[in-house]
Amino acid sequence: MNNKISKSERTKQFIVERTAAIFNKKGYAGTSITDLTTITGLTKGSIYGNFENKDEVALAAFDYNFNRVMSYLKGKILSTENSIERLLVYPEVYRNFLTIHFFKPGCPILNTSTEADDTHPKLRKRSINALTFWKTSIENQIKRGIERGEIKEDTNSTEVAVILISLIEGSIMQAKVIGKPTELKIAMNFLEKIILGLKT
Amino acid sequence: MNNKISKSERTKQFIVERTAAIFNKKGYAGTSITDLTTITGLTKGSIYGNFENKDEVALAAFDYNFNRVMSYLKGKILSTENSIERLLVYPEVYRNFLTIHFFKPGCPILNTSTEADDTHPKLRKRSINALTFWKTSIENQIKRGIERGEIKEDTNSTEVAVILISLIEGSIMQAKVIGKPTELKIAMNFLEKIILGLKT
DNA sequence: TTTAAATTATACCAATCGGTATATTTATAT
DNA sequence: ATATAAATATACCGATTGGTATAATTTAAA
Repeated sequence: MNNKISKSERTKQFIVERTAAIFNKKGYAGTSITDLTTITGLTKGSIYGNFENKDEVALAAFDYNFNRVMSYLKGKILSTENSIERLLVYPEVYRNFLTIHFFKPGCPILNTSTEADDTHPKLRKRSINALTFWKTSIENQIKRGIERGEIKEDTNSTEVAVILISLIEGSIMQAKVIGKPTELKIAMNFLEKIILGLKT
Repeated sequence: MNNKISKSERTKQFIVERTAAIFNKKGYAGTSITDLTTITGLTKGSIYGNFENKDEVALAAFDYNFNRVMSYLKGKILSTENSIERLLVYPEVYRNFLTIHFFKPGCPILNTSTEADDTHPKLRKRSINALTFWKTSIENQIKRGIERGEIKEDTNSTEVAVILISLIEGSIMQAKVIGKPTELKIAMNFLEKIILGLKT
């Protein structure tokens, strides 16, 4: 059968789903192959039969983690009426980001970027791509808002995107390490005000 | 002689100074004892003769790194006239933060926090203390500015501190991984505007 | 200058690291 | 049902991990 996905493809997917969380939590250097076999219940043979090496698993895990954030956001964004509401999804979602079970270990872009920027070129590349994708999609949301007349014409989309991402990632770092959501809430309240200030 | 520091204390200091950078660059898990012997030119015996274990070196290295950021900022802050100028030191310094040779591997609080929050309780504790110290000192700067009549009375010092830190750390993460200062400059320009808006 | 103490170097430890060759099991097409 | 291929388990590899016991050396006090 050609329409059915092969066993190996299913196992590959299974390995990624199971290991994604531990890579986000412990980082690349901090996660061992034994961690992967433990959490999947599989053996080394099975892991290495489906992935070339640790790198490949880590890269797939990062893609999975990033994808999961993006589709979570996308789901919330699709149910909105106008550009301002769409942008407001960010502070709304990230205000409680660390209470979402899957994201308790934090933002995968933040975690991977800070570890990989000086140590792991391949993971770094993925982080850059993820960041660029996210930033561009925010910029496009703003540009569309301007076209629709919902956002002020003189709004600098790049500037807003950078500030939005900075406030989110910077406050996640604080809330995460301290273990309380206070800083995240303060920053998201502020971001909300900024976004409302873009309204025509 | 009692007023002279012992050889071991000098060596301890030497080890910390030499290894601080590599810990900030590669992280705790990514740095090996061999890395430490290589960069110091000393042997394991010397390292373990002066420190109980890898943990102790890492903790001392973090303290050193954080201290270095703080004294760099302090030096710039002391040469200012009023509260607004003092706050403006932050965007001014961080705009070019990644060009300062010692901080090329990034902000030690950001790097250590994101790695240690879920993996290393002792380093996590240090990160929390560092972050709290920094935040409190910003809050105090603002409170003093209000007392002096240089900053608007209704300014929420905690809110400003959290936003300042978020913008700095969030944009460092972006600039660092991408390898260009663009995002850092955008965020620091914005932070500058926020601070100027606090003026009475 | 001798001696005791502090410091550093050498050589080693078991455990774990990422990775692989091969044997065994499981799935699939005929 | 059987042959073949795909997937997984087992057992191993050399290298490296953090750490230690002890020997050699350096430092500082008497």
